Amino acid sequence: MSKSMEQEKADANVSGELVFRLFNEIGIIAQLSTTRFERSLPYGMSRPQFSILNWFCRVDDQASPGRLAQAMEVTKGAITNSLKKLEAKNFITVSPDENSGRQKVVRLTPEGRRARDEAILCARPAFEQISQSLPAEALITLMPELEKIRKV
Amino acid sequence: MSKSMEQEKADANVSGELVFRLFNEIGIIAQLSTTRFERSLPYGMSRPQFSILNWFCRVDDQASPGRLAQAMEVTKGAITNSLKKLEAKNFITVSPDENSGRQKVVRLTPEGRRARDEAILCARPAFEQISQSLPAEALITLMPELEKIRKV
DNA sequence: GCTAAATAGTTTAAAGTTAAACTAAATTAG
DNA sequence: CTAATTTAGTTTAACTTTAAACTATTTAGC
Repeated sequence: MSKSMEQEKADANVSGELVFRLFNEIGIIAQLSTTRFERSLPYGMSRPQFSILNWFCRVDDQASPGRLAQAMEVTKGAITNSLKKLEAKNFITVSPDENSGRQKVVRLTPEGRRARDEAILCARPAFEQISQSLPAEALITLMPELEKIRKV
Repeated sequence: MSKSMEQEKADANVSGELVFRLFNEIGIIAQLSTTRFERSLPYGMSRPQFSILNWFCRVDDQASPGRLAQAMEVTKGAITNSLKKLEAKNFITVSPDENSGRQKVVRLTPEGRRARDEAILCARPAFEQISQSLPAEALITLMPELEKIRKV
């Protein structure tokens, strides 16, 4: 084995270790932030439920369950579950798709939009507390990197 | 309200929104990376189980369940659960603490150490694939930022 | 010393997730 | 046009996590 190949392998090992630590760190942050965030949400809303309402406000005003599953990057089963909860709270409506017998159309209700706005207000203090301890520029540099990681 | 106060509030709003997007991104990455990582692990090991074995190899060769819970930043109940699984696989031993009737001492077994090393080998390809698509320096700058976030 | 409070771990219930099996509808091939 | 395949959603089982209740032990206060 040549020197450069050995070096390459060592680099890969170091890199692999780094990537693991990165994901470990991300996992812990996700766990902690999710539980703290959910505690601040109104109506017993969960993070996934909020994410769905937020998606409707930010991306499109209607979607099929499958499209939501892709957007949230969770399984279809998870979406079925979340949609049931949201429908029970009257935050969304689920109706059959006129153009396709096997698809459904999910839409935000006015209550759903209000609940989302309220959720943002409720969660703001927690987030602001964090953003005070973190330089905004750090966040701005972080985001694109994380998006890149997610896409990989 | 003075101009500067309005500005401050606007900044806070923008920041709050940014922090939310950050955590959302982190949540999705954590979910995706955990499921992919676990699929590559041997012995039906889960990410938390691996993390515990890895902690023993990197930090200390013995610990109480409570110390592990703090280190992993999960509840005591979660640790109780993980330790049972690891003990059933003979990767750790759990014994009463001689100095304290209510604490326990958890130790890595030789099999546990081997399983951890093997897990790293199994997961390496997945991590290397990712680290090839990501510049190593990016990871190195990312890590301290994430640690800071976790501590907040 | 003895009682009260704090601490360590376990257990239970409620949630949420994945993966896989399943139903029903739409496409594609032949 | 019919049969096979693919696609959309739901359901189920297995698992993990948190939060809270509970047991047992240790430490503090008086």
